[in-house]
Amino acid sequence: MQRRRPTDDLLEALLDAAETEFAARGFEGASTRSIAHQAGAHQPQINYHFTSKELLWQAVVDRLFSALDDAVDLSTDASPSAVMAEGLRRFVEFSARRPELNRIINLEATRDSSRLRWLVEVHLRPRFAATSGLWEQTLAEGRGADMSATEVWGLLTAFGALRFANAPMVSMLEGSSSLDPRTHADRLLGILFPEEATR
Amino acid sequence: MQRRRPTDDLLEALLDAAETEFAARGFEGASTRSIAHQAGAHQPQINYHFTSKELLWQAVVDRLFSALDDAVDLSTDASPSAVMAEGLRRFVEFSARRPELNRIINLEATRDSSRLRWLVEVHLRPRFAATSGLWEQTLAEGRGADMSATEVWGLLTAFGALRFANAPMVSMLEGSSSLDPRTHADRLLGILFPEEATR
DNA sequence: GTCTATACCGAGATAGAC
DNA sequence: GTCTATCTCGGTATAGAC
Repeated sequence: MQRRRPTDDLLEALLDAAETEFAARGFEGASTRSIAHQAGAHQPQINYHFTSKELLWQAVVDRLFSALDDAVDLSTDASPSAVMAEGLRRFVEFSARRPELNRIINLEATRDSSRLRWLVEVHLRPRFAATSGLWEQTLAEGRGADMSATEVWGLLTAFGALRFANAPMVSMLEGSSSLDPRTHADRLLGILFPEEATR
Repeated sequence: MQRRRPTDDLLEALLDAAETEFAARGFEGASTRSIAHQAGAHQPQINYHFTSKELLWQAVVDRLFSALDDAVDLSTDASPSAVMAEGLRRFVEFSARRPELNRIINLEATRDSSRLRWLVEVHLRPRFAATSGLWEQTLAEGRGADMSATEVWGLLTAFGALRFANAPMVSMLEGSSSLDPRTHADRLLGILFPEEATR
């Protein structure tokens, strides 16, 4: 006799499956049928619980960013440059552990759409602003490379995360040499804080 | 009375439209109907001329890489480091001018598939090998930053190209500040060749 | 809340007249 | 080579019994 699974568990299972599928195949490529099947549910339950495929996608993205915040946020009174450095390190580690976030972002980023607009306005813009502010403070502190906040953001999302987002391609190309996230973060910090060239 | 369009023109028009669509929506998201329509043709002509959607996609990728080679290849007897630097510069400029190539690569890179395998074996592996060899020579020459060829490749594809591949997102986030490719290439060269820190 | 059945649509591919 | 008509399949969403 099978116990009825609590609703919250089903929602989590659907979100887990959707996260994987959206990250692997993109919004259009993913199928709600196969997401439901992977979660041990039936396809109409997705519409029942999330109303539409698009809202399911938003729920997945919300959950990913909230996991990112948990992983990165640090309440400390350290100096801006120290907060920046530690935040970068955690971002790289999160991107390696949970590549789905950057996959989904990159999959949407190539074309204007309502989904992309939502992603930028709700999630990216505030984080971009916070990161920029922190970098400005770092510069004011007299540390960090001679780069604008925009360039730092670009380096962070490109160099820091792309390798893990594109892991299937990278491992096909390089063999399973699987770069250690810590080493990768060190490399990024070496570029952003060249003065501390020790290591 | 409408003259019949030469076959080659139709093939080019179909490839143009397919390039845009595949780069914007990914393989699964793109529709052969809309590609044909954009090229002023009918959907069955795609199957007639290219046999299948997958082979159309391959033809698009072949054409893009061949444009890249035209843009980057330099037969010169300059030193490896000079060839490397100039090649990087041209790669960045090509990526800005023709973002479709890196879009298509990134869209496929997040999941193992027969398309990704074909892309890696036919196009990426030889270019990765050539770039690595050139970087090794650069290092032997006593120039270049202390990075492995793999790291250089990663920096190149990530920092050099992603910004342009993700242009719709970037301009949404930063306004139409549209970074100049030359400046961007300078920044990349500054990281790879730190000794020449003049500029 | 769950599950079956199904409506409805758009996809890629193919047949066959021209 | 082109174009219309159509086959078949898989997609999302919905209706309605349980």
